[in-house]
Amino acid sequence: MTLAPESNPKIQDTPPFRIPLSEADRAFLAGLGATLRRYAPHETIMRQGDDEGRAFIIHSGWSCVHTDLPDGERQIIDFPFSGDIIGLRAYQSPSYISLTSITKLIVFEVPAKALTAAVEHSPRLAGTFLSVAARQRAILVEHLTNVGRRRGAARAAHLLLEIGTRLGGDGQRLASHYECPLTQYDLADALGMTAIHINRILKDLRELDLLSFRHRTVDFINLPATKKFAGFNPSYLLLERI
Amino acid sequence: MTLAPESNPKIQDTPPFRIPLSEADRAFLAGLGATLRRYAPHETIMRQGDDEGRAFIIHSGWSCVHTDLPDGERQIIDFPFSGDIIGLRAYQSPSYISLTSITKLIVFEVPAKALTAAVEHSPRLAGTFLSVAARQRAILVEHLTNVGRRRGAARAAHLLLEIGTRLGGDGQRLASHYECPLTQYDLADALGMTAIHINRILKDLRELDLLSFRHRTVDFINLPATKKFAGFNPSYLLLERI
DNA sequence: CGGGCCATTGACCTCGGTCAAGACGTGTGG
DNA sequence: CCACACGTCTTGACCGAGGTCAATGGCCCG
Repeated sequence: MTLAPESNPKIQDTPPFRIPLSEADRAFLAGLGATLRRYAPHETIMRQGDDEGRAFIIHSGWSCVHTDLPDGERQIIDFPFSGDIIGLRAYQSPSYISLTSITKLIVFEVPAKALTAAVEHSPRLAGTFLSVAARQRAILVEHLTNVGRRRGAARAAHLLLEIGTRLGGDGQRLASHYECPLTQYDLADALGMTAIHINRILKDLRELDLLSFRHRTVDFINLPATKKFAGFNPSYLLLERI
Repeated sequence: MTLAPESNPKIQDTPPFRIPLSEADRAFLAGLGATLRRYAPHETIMRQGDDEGRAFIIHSGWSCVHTDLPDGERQIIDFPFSGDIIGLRAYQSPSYISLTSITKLIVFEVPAKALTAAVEHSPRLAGTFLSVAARQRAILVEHLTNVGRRRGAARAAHLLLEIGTRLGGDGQRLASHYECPLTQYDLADALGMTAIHINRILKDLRELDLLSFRHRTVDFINLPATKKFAGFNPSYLLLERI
């Protein structure tokens, strides 16, 4: 696997899927021409409408996948984390989404065709990609349900619970506390609301003794009550292992 | 391919992907144990939370994929059409979505494991599934954008434009008129609103001379104006061919 | 020190939800 | 053939969640 000049050689050179890969698969993946790249915060890595031949696998850092609307607004589709794949598709085509870094971000960049080739080369890899894609679809489905059917406070709480769980790794652990570099504008763009209203909602959630989000830190004050309040059931975050 | 007793032998026995399959792939698909089944209107075919081992490929008819909330509400995720796949995933697991018929519905039912096996057996089939899944993801992304960022009237118009385009088949044709068996409750559940408000929105859209939805029929009165009003760009509906 | 980004809050307004009441159509049973 | 019930559509009155506009303050960084 080629390392970009700016990469840190200490970073492990295999995408951090949480599904075990065979040595052969690792070797094949390493031969695909993947490049480990770093991006500064708030860089546009891929822009909606561009002819894109790349796919991305998140190594570490925060970013968002979003659509752009003609009026300059955006809808954040997902905050992908380590091991998530962006741009898995059959062939090159104009991208319908944008990818923007939020913090410093490290990603594996792979020619999209190479990912397709991987699918065709290794049934096991195909299964891995299928698993990862299925989980990302479940997350997206839950996101739509959240935006479409929950009211503001529950919606915000649900997203913060989901992020806390995804940070845990296996999709089941949930710490009572995590650092979160998202701004209230980011939350608003993910939740289909305005940042001003997000601000009021966060105030409400604090006053309800459910959770506090200040100074880039999320603190769950009463985790069971918050889960109930948000209707949060983490089963959709489970990554099915092969 | 096994035919269920109630099936009509005149129905062609290969899933109607709009991507050409080789004879070998057809034969392999036919050997997977797929069953052609018919459902009556308003039947629950798969329920969220059930342990599901089946996947579905829509043959014909209208249905909806939705999530169910504890309070009895639901969020419609998609109205799948001919060739769309539901339940493509690595292995058996509890379903996080429900599938309900709206009209009479004909589907191919396949053991989910068989689909995975197909992916592992035929690189070409894997690519076909990847293409179909990528398009369905694009549709879902646009749906989230619609619900999160467009206001009611544009949101409703956008959905009706999308459905009209998807009915066309290749994702680019859009008739000025189509029959639509959805109720205003269905639209509301898809768009994250109430049926009462959908009713007022449809009235507004008629009075704006954009479109009319009455008596199970959608008529686009001024198609270019409606597309502009809804911010509708059908490129996300293109099915990339291999 | 100044500029920019972000968070916070108030005043006001509007979109969309809630509640209630009918109208219409269609299929069913008497 | 009629009566009725049920699902769906329609409309009005009212309310509340969330958006808009505006002003302010904190904080970080050049």
